[in-house]
Amino acid sequence: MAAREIDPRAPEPPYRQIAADLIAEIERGELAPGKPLPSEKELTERYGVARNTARSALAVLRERGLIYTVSGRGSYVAQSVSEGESD
Amino acid sequence: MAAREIDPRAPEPPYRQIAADLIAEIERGELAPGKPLPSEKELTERYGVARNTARSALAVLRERGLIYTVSGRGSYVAQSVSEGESD
DNA sequence: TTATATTTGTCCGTATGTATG
DNA sequence: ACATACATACGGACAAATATA
Repeated sequence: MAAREIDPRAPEPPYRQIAADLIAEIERGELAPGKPLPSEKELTERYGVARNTARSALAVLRERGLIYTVSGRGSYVAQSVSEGESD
Repeated sequence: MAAREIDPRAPEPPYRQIAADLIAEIERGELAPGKPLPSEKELTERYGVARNTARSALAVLRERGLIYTVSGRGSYVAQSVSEGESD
């Protein structure tokens, strides 16, 4: 289990760091529209955080319309919204 | 079956109380090596907890090598390899 | 083979309590 | 008080594996 670079002491809270990381993956096309994101459980393992923290990160993407979540199924990359969703 | 004594407000969380109870059963020989443990459904009824809580208890035993689980079948007492540590 | 029931596996939604800065 | 994070718990839903009819 290779944990990603998350610094709990950085000014940016972990859930935002994770969100930024996932957004970068989407923008690089590593996560294409319609494709599933890692499950909450996988995110907790990948980043070494609690489930609530992983969920908070997903909430950021959801609020930006970058992903949608299906109960019991997972989260998926939204069908190409508009380009230029920089921070 | 009669529900076991689980106190949701004790310092020890329910899943650990259940794990301790099952471990005691194994150590008393009431659950012999190779014998099936109660199903998750039965554990929820016996202890009055949610399925996830019963699963968390089983996970404790699995991590200690006391049991093994077969998908679609159930969990079984491991063939005594080494004695588990006391808590 | 097909169908059904049981059991475990994997998800997400939500809530509470504790702790820290 | 508030935001953040972790641990724990309950619930619902569906998939996958297994066993049996």
